[in-house]
Amino acid sequence: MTMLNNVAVVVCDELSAFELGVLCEAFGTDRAKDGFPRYDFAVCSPGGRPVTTKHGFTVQPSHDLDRVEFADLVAVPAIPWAHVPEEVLAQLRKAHERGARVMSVCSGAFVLGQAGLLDGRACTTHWMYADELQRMFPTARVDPNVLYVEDDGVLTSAGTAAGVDLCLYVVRQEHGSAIANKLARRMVVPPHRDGGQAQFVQTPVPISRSDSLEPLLSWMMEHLDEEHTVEDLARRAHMSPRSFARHFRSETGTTPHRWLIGQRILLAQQLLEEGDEPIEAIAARCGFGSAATLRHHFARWRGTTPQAFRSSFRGRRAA
DNA sequence: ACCACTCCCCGCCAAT
DNA sequence: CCATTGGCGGGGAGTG
Repeated sequence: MTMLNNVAVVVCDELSAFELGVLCEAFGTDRAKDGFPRYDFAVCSPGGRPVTTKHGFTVQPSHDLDRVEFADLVAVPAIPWAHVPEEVLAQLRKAHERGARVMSVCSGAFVLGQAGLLDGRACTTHWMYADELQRMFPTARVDPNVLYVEDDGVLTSAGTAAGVDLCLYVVRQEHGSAIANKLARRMVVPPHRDGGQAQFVQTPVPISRSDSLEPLLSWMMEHLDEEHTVEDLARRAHMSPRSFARHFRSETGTTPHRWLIGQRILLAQQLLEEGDEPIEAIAARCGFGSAATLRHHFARWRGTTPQAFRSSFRGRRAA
């Protein structure tokens, strides 16, 4: 995998500004003086012509579609898919064929579908459109229950805000947890949302409410190395275990134990990237009872072993 | 790769 | 009547 440094966003008429904005914020803002990577970033349209938005103003892109050929990452925000020009679809196909990654936000998945990039692949979109996406592209494996998913260089994400999560996922892969967490902090979004998490959450971007579980979640993050039972956690939240489980799911989209494991894996990943501690020690610091348990979950959640992850991350940095 | 043991999770239902 | 709570049981996942 080559280091990400060139990003192209493809836009057409009736564009949604927020989805474009998410991509601009993540990849098109120069934060180099604060230690962030800088990308060669371009918004492209057919012929470089202005495109309309759904909000009554127009956008003047900086480039035409030829620019897409230089990108390592090609992103498609939400645009109506009915009349996307064939030349756009062709560029997306070419990009994927030469090994660039192709991502979409929200209904942008339909554009990838029309380009044939979803055939046989796991993908997602906003839950409102999931059925329609599945009908239009029968061989796609649409999962309406995740925030984002990557399959063979094709990345799709659910409604608007999940696009932020997908961008952070890409940054985490490319530059590591430290940068990704810092970017999340800068954008004031939670760094801790895994792709497999449910779309149906009460507060996608958790607002601090007095009865929110957020203080408990923060506390758990600070104490990942300790053991936690749901009975324990429920007591801490002043609830019965049953009610706690229900509130936990409605706020986070997952269950207490799965959330814990997800956070532990995230921490383990960061420690593997940054230090040279033995796996055994990392397992202990993350709250896994043994290195074997860490390996077990790492395989399930990341698809590799901790060792392999560490060396591939090192290799990518050196390159 | 397996096994035994524990704990989690979720549908169900009655109580509030 | 509806919404929320919380206890129960069993299938299943995590753990060592």
